[in-house]
Amino acid sequence: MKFLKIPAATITRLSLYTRALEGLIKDQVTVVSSKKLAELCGVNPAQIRKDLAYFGQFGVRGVGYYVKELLFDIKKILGLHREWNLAIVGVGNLGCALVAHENFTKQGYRFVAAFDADPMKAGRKLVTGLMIYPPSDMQSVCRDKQVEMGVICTPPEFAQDIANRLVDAGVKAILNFAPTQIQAPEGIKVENVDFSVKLDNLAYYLTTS
Amino acid sequence: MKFLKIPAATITRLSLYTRALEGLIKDQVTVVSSKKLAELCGVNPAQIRKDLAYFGQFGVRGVGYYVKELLFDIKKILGLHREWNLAIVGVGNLGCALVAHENFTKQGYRFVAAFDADPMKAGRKLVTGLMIYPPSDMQSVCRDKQVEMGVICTPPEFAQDIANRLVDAGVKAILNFAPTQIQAPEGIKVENVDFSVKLDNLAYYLTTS
DNA sequence: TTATGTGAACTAGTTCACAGCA
DNA sequence: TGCTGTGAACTAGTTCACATAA
Repeated sequence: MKFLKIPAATITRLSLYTRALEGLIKDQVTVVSSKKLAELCGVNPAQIRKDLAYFGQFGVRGVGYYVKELLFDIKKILGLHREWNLAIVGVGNLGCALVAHENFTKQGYRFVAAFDADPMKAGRKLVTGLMIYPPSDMQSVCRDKQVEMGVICTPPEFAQDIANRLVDAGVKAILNFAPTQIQAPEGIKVENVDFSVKLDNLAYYLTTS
Repeated sequence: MKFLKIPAATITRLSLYTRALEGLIKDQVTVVSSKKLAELCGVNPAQIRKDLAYFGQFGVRGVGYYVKELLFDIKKILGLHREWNLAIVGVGNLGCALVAHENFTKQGYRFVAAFDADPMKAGRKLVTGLMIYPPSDMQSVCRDKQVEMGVICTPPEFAQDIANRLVDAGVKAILNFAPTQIQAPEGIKVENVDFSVKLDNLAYYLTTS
């Protein structure tokens, strides 16, 4: 079934399922039905079964899913059974907050490099001890530290240039916090974290309803 | 046409269009075709025309759209012709970064209140001068400052409780940065900004491709 | 009996293709 | 002629409903 095209939404939901499952483990729950898990995640039970069906059969009919096993399997699917090396570009307020954010490390994402165009910052270290390099060092540092994902926290006008540099440095996945659309060549995955868009959604909702 | 159910994705794209249009204004461009705008936003031209058609007719056949007018109209649709009062809950690294973030204020979003459960923080002021209150004051402060949107930046285990308090305080829209699914009653809009999910998407991409 | 796994039915969202108008 | 506005065709994604298996 792996050859089927898997909806992007399915991957996003798998990520949600891992959280719910981790919560269940904390509560000592060992078995869960798609119905129960669906409630926790706010989705349809059939949706969960469909999502999982893309990758195999993980449940026991008449019983449900073994929580620990399912969590392990989903993490494996998502590639969360290993650690990932990240680089942050732009260590302003937001960038620093992200590096310090425990949710990254807890999940196996490690910041191994930092970059900033500000000559006052480049050459210094973050509070975490992480060295800040100028963007001109991106290629060598990224290869050296084996950076696999780049996180862009620069002002929007520099985001595209930084993305290009990251791609040149061999980075294949980019998480973009700058409020702008980034163009990247085939084979490079860009995800946008765009809270101004989310706020605009809220504004629209409050305006119409 | 206003009575038609409008896809959530349409609203999100409208937000993207405003950015592109602001860029065009900066570049002194006065007229733009759906084709050109589509290129800038990375979408299909028909998509743009469809999106706009939900709200009326904004273009001139054979010509295109007048940039300034269209931007004004879209902002009006989204409710961005006015300011919005926000409260931040949880002023850790991320919360502070968000309050300081210029992109909010530039777009008409104003933080008018801050809350934190930490007794070391409550009673103090943020660097911006914003007073930090304990969560117990939420109801009175939110009504007093006319808070319309709440931004949750607490650890995930407190997010639901904070959401409940915000709702009790009359807040109808919530932007949730905590990596957990929040339940809210009918009539309350919750948007999630979930970068761990986005990272997991990248991990999946790098793992499979 | 219970809950998974899955084809079929349905729903939503996108793109096409062209009529209509400046 | 050129580009918008929009019904129709298409594509993707979700939910239903039930056969299947513990």
